[in-house]
Parts: sequence; structure tokens; C-alpha cells
Amino acid sequence: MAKDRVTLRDVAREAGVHVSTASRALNEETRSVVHPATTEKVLRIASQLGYSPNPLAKGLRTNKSMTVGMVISDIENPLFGPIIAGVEATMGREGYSTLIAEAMAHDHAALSPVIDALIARRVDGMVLAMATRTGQNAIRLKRLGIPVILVNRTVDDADVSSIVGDDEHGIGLAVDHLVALGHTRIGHLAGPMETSTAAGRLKGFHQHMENLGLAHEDTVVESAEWYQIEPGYKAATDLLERRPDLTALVAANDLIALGAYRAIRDRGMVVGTEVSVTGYNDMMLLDMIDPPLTSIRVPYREMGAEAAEALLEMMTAADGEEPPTIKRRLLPTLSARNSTQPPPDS
Amino acid sequence: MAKDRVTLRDVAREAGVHVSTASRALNEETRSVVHPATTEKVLRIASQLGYSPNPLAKGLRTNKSMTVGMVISDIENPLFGPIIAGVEATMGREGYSTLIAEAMAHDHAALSPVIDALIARRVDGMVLAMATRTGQNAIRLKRLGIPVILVNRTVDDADVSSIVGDDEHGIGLAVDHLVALGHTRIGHLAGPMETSTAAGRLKGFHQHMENLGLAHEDTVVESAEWYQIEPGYKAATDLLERRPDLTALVAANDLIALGAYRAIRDRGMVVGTEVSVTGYNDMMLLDMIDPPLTSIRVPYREMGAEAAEALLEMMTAADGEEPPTIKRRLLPTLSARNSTQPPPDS
DNA sequence: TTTCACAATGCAAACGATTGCGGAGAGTCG
DNA sequence: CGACTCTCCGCAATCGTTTGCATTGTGAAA
Repeated sequence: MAKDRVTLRDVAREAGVHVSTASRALNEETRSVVHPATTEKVLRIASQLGYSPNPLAKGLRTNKSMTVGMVISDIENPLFGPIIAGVEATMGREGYSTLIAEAMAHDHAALSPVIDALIARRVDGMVLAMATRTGQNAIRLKRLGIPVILVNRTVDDADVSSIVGDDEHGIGLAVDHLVALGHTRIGHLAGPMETSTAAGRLKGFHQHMENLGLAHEDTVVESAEWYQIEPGYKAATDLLERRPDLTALVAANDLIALGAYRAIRDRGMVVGTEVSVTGYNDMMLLDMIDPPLTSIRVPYREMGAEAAEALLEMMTAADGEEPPTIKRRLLPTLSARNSTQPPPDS
Repeated sequence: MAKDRVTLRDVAREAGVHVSTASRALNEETRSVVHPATTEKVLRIASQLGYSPNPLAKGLRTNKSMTVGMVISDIENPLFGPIIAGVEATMGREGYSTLIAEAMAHDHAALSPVIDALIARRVDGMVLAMATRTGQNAIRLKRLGIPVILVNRTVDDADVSSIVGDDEHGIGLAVDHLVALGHTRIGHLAGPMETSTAAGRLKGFHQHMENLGLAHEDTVVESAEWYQIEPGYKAATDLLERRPDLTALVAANDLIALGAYRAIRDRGMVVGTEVSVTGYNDMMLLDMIDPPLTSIRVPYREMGAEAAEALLEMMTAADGEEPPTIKRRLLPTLSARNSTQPPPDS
């Protein structure tokens, strides 16, 4: 609670003008109608008094809070740090503030109460970076006339805006890399199918294998129940049990890949030289583990920034009619490390 | 931008009462003065119309934005995820929203512009989780009458509130663990001295070594320039060059410890069996690297929650006089892994 | 019956900005 | 010199709440 802030009225009085004039002088767009000398004076007094407009008053009058909400599924996932940073940075540059909220992953309600809270806050827009149950929430927001953009994960049907990584392309990079090394019998450790990323990566896997003319029966893919080490271990164990002939595993995420490490070792084989593994996300410290995990790097910070740009575009357009639907996919890159090596000659 | 929200006036009209009565009925504290039947009616109509108060109007009138600012030094550091989550969760429970902002680490200005932006937003309080340059910003906020709490890092002199980990205790855990294993010649890879955490850990190291009656000449500590692998590598190289007799290194942070891994290997020695290493923070994936790094686990989520609690207390007290100064240190725990083993018998 | 207290509600002024509208003054043109 | 057009500025309403104060009505006390 600031002591006693200087208000527009103070500035106006000090400058000897009416508050409306002061307002117009301070505002970029209306400045043209006030005399340059007056403007100069008002600006000088304002900065001299340390005036800063009260956003609540402005928001009340203009019906824009200059605030966006950002809801994260599980904020502890290090992947979200860069996304948040990207959003916040470009939003801040445009004068918007970012309200953050965590939608607990274990909350089973389809409609998130934290989104309600954000709506009650009168946010001008919302960016959703949620693991699941994104769809209904997004449509509800759209219906309320609140521009919304999905980041990282998307929904297939409804035409809601989204910025995501190009999962098909990313998986393609992994497959190409393995094929270049000489692999032909490649398996896929998919992610949880309720996430769009898992679906995209699976689709990319099938597609790419087909393009290359490689066997891609359904028996070479096994789905992990969640993007974690333990489920990855289980899926890899099952897959290798069924298809012991595989020489390479493309995992839908780094942690699943690390689970696969354990499964491979359980079978008495060595990761890299005997069975190659690729991850996805290229998280920190991957180069320190043994063997260093080849992974797909996704430009998360840029993803956040792009999402913010898109949301800004939607928000400015929102005044008249339906905001546009913006979709973009960012291209990931390959970080090759020692977990991928030529297959053992058989 | 929501279509046309229902306002208090709508509720009042529908309920057949004056808006002031409706307001009082809706407000917990003033509810006592309005007739129960009226209250019931107003509440019913309100929920039926889907009324939710406009926080901007309320904030304008009451001069409280019900909003707190949170500024992070480098948001990409995975350590901050849990802290943010902790803050946001308990703030949300009390009806506060959390504005997040990143103070770029490379910004050399002593007074952060993002803090200015938050002040302009009229936040009711602020939690600072910054790497450095925290001091001036904190006292500036205090002078402005804005309650502020520091989290994770603190400043030594000024009496500003803070919630931090007990670094002395944490380092003590590491040292005790090593001594129990039989080590006596222990070195310390300190962090950048401009951070309070580095200072606290260094102090803890000296103190503990002294208590145990162990040699602790200054030659056994070397400071890394930053909490990263590369600086850690450099510091460890220098330290081992100077004191090749050391059998264990206590690092001020996990990444520094990982840098030490490389330095140790450069000297042709093996980490764990020949030179033990401990980290600090217990970040993810530490159990997957080779050898798994013994580390000190800090309850970061709880730290965020505690910070929020403290800030809430300060904010409620702020109405009358000086808000209280609250300081707490949370106790870390040890995660013992294979990077620490008995010293080689010499 | 008058008086008073008290409970319940209405009235209106804030809070700090934005903005449509109108008015004063100055300059231009016929 | 009058009419007109600009330019610049002030007036006042408004956004949606909260809240001190005035008002009404009702029952109890005198």
C-alpha cells in the first residue's frame, strides 16, 4: 500500500490545466489535440512529481485490465520456465502484466477453478499451458469472448489458436538420425495418449518410418502412461520383451528415454552401443548422464514469445469481431549425443 | 474482453434493493447489518446471474489491488518452479493473484525497472527471488510502504523480511556425512560471493569444520564465479591443483559439483571412490548421472508457501503501522548417493 | 400516546482515470 | 467587419464498487 500516490489531478493542478487536458497530454493517441507547449509542461510536471497512472482506474474506465492470465499444468516441470519467461517478456514489452496460476494436475474437474479466478480478474487474454483437459476450458473462454491461446499442447478439433512444437518434424529428426547411423529396426516409446504432443510424435513416427520404407508394424510402439521415468521403464520393458530385435528406441520425452535406459540394462544390454535411445525436449543435464542422451531441442522460450505475440494480435482484433485463429508450429532441432550409435553388426 | 458482465447494479435491481444494500449483503464483514432474508435473496440472485465483482472497481475504491508481484532473477532455473508454485498456491487461497516478472540477470541497473512496473501496477506486496542486487530494491520498496519479502536469497544488513534455506545447517549435513564416511581433508567449492547463499554456505563450512576440530585453512576453499558447471570446473581445477591431498569436495551447488566431476577426471581420478563430491539443491536427474550426486535437498515449494504466508501477515498489518519483519530459515535434508564414499586408505 | 433506540435500507460522494461534447479564442476569407 | 473554421481546452458523465451518513419503520419504554 503506497503512502499517498500522486494522481492525475495533482499533475493537472500543478500544471495549471484541467485534468482532462492532462490526461490527453499524457496519452500518446490523444496528444495531437493538445498544444505542444502544454504537453511539454504536463509531461515535465508529471515526471517531476513521479506520476504514474493508476491502472485500476484506467482499467475500470476503459474496460481493459492490461493483464493476461497464464495457467500452467505443473509448474515444477522445468520445461515451463522458458515458456513463462518468453510470455512475460514480450507481454511486458507491450505494457501487459502476466498473472500466473497453477492448475493442479491432480484436479479432476474438467473446468478449472483457477481459470474462473482469472476470468473474475478480468484478464484481457489467457495463455494455457496445460497438460490435459485443455479443450473444454479453451472453448469456454472463447465463448466468453476472451482471447485464448494454447502453448506446447493443443487440441485437435476446435479451432483454437495454438503455438506448439512441430512434433512430426522433431520425431523425423530422431528417426533420420538413427537411420543415418544404420538402424532399421526402430521402436517408439510413445507418451500418454491424452496429450497432443504424444499423438503428434506417434503420428510423426509412423509417417516417417513409412516414408523411409521401413517396417512400422504396430508392435514396435508402446505407450507410457505418463511423461516420467517409471512409466517409461515399464513401457520399454514391455516393448523389448515383445520385440527383442529392436536396435533403437525413439522416446516421446527425455524421462521416458531415461526409463528405457534402465529397461535396457535390466536385459543385460548396454545403452548406446547395443540399443540406441533418443529423448525429446533436451532438458538440462542430459549431457551429464551416462551415456549422454541424444534429444530433440524445442525452442521453448521462443514458443512463449510467439504465443504472446499471437495473443496480442488476437486481443487488439477482439474489439470489433471474432478474433483470428492463429496456429504456428516451431521447428525443433537435434542434439546428437552418445546414446545413439551405429547398431551392432549382426 | 468479456461481453457484457453483470454488475452489482444488475443484481440490486433484480433483487429489488439498492446497490449499497446489495454490496453489504455480498460482503462478509458488512453482512451483519442487513436483514438475513435480504441477504439470502441477494446472494441467490447474484449466483443465479453469475455475478462476480469487478476487482478493478473494488481495488480503485478500497485502494487494494489484491495482487502481489513476484520477481524472479532467471526464471529458467528449475529451482524457481516450486517456489513460484508455493507462492501462487497460498496467495490464491487468500484471494490474491500473483503477477510474475523476470528481472533479467544481465541487467546491470541497481534498481530494477520490472519492479517499477509492478509498483505502477499497485501491487499490495512483493516477493523477490532475485540472484543479486536485491538490497537496494528491497529497501526502496520498504520506503514506499510496500511490504516485501525475500525468498531463497537474503541481504545481511537491512532488516527486511526473508524466507531462506538454512545454509549453515545444510552444509553441516554434507560435512557430517563426509566425516562419518571417514573424510578429514575436505575442501569447499563456494558460490559467487555476491549471493547470500554462497556466503551462508561458506560460513557454515568454516563453522562446522571448526566444531569438528578439522583443519580448515583458507586454502581449502575456492570460489566459483557463478552457479554453473563451467565456473565450477575452473574453481575445482584450481583447488585441486593447490590441494591435491583433498579427498572430498563440498560444492555450494549441484552444477558446481558437476563441474568438479570434470576437474577430478581431468586429473585422472575417479569421482566417488577417490574424491567424494556433494552438491546442493538436489535438482532433478541427479540420480541419473554417473556417479549419482549426493546433494542437499531444500524444500523450495514450502519456501514459497512460507514466503506467501509471511507476506500476507505483513500486508494485513500494514494498514496501521510499520509491517513486522519476518525471518525464517527452512531446514534442508541430505540425499546421500554414490558420489560420496569412504576415502581411499592412504 | 409520545419518545427513543435500534435495525434495515437508501442516498450520494468518493476512488482515478477517459472521453464526447461544447465553448472560447484566434486566424482566414470574402 | 462578419461569418466561418480551426485549434485548444474545460465540463461533466461514466466505469463498478464501497461506505459515511441520513432516512425510514418498528417495537419497547415511559
